[in-house]
Amino acid sequence: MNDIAVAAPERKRGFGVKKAYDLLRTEILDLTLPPGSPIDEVQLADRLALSRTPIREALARLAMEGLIDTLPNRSTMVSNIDFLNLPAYFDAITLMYRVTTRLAAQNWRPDDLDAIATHQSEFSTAVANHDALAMISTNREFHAAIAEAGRNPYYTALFVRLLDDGRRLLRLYYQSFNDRPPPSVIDEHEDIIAAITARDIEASDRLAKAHADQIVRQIQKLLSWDQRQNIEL
Amino acid sequence: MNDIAVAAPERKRGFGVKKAYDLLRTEILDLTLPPGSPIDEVQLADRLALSRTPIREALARLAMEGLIDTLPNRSTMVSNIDFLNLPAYFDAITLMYRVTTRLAAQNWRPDDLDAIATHQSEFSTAVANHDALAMISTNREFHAAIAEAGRNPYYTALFVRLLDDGRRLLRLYYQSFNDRPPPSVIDEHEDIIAAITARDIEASDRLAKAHADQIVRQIQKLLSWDQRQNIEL
DNA sequence: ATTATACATTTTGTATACTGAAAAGCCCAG
DNA sequence: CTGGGCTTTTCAGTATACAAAATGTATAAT
Repeated sequence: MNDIAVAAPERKRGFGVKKAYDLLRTEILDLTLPPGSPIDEVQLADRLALSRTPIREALARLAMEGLIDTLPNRSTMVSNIDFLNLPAYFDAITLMYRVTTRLAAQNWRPDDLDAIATHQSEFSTAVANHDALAMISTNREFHAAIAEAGRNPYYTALFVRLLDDGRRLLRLYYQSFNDRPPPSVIDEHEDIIAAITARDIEASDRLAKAHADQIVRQIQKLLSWDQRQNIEL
Repeated sequence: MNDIAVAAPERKRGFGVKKAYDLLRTEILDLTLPPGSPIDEVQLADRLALSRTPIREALARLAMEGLIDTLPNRSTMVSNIDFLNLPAYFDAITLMYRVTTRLAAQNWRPDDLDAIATHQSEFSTAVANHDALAMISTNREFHAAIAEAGRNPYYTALFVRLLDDGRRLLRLYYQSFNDRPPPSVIDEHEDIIAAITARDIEASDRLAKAHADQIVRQIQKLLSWDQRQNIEL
């Protein structure tokens, strides 16, 4: 049916689902596929030069993650950002910042500190380059590495999920600074690293909370700006 | 093709995946399928009188939940209970007990109290009947209802997941009391309800923590008993 | 006897084909 | 026009068919 799409002859077995899953996931989180976009299985299938079967398995996974909504027997679409539950989101992510950072201070092993430091330097680079997308992903990796060091997979899973869900919001955050976040962010990261390294649990907690609060406040400010339109009455 | 498999003529379309998913999920959590059991797609397919396609979609979902592990191009099996991470589990579930109960005290609406009360009375009935399985599920519903009243879907999702993961452990807990949990459990539930109703956040937190601690301590006691064998040296 | 290699079997991943449910189009009566 | 019932079309859900891994087995070579 489709003589085009010849490009990829390398057909390694077992990577179809992953390919579809990864692609869709990043496109959804990057807002390339905005919330509400319908997802056409057939179209996707020939875009990826796959059949519908692996696509559907990928969609099943995404549905479990809540990234897509699927109406029975009818179309499936990218799920909406739940702006009504933003307070819940902020509450949860703040708690996860705190808990994971605390636990990191308590449970880290030498390897963890290396990983954290690496991600922090990548983050600095991204900031230096004013590359918002890179900032978001390196920031995520930075905090994910801290969570890993805390060694509680349940917290890590929730935290990572929140960070990913928040990618759509975080983009707003960085845009608000014109892709130049306040230098304080880097310092805050450094302070957190220091507190973790010193195994100072209380300080880690406090700094993590401050860090979270800073981000949350900024986003709230943004959103409230958006909401307040000066309408003449 | 297949003249046998007559049993289920009611072939409502769109319920195949759900059927497979629900069945596997409960069997895994009930330990009917013990950790490590291999899962044979073909066998499952004819057991449910379905083709492999819906089975595989169900498996994809379960894999996302971490209930099954799947090696690429190799067999898939029921994932193990991660006994190494039991401390992490206890830590997380205790925190979720606290947070959800706090939030419930803060955010409940009249409907919520009804739901909670209903589940509590169902739980009492289960206790009266010495029905461990019913206790586990009604207890889950009770705490899930509290979490719902807290209105933070992120916490609720994690908490419910922890409670479900813990079904395998909770069975141990109730068995330890010979399916007659200490009457204190019911009283603790009642106290929690009272604190929530009174919108007493601090008390809710304290009681939830005490409740969690009680369960955790009991399970820890059980596990340590198991480990200590009196070997003569 | 042990290892290596070829063949067969099992099983997973993917493609294609079929079916039915719901939306969209259509027709005609009011 | 307009809205209720009918037909058509479309697409989600399922079944089946096929292909590539991986594993097991038997036989040959050392």
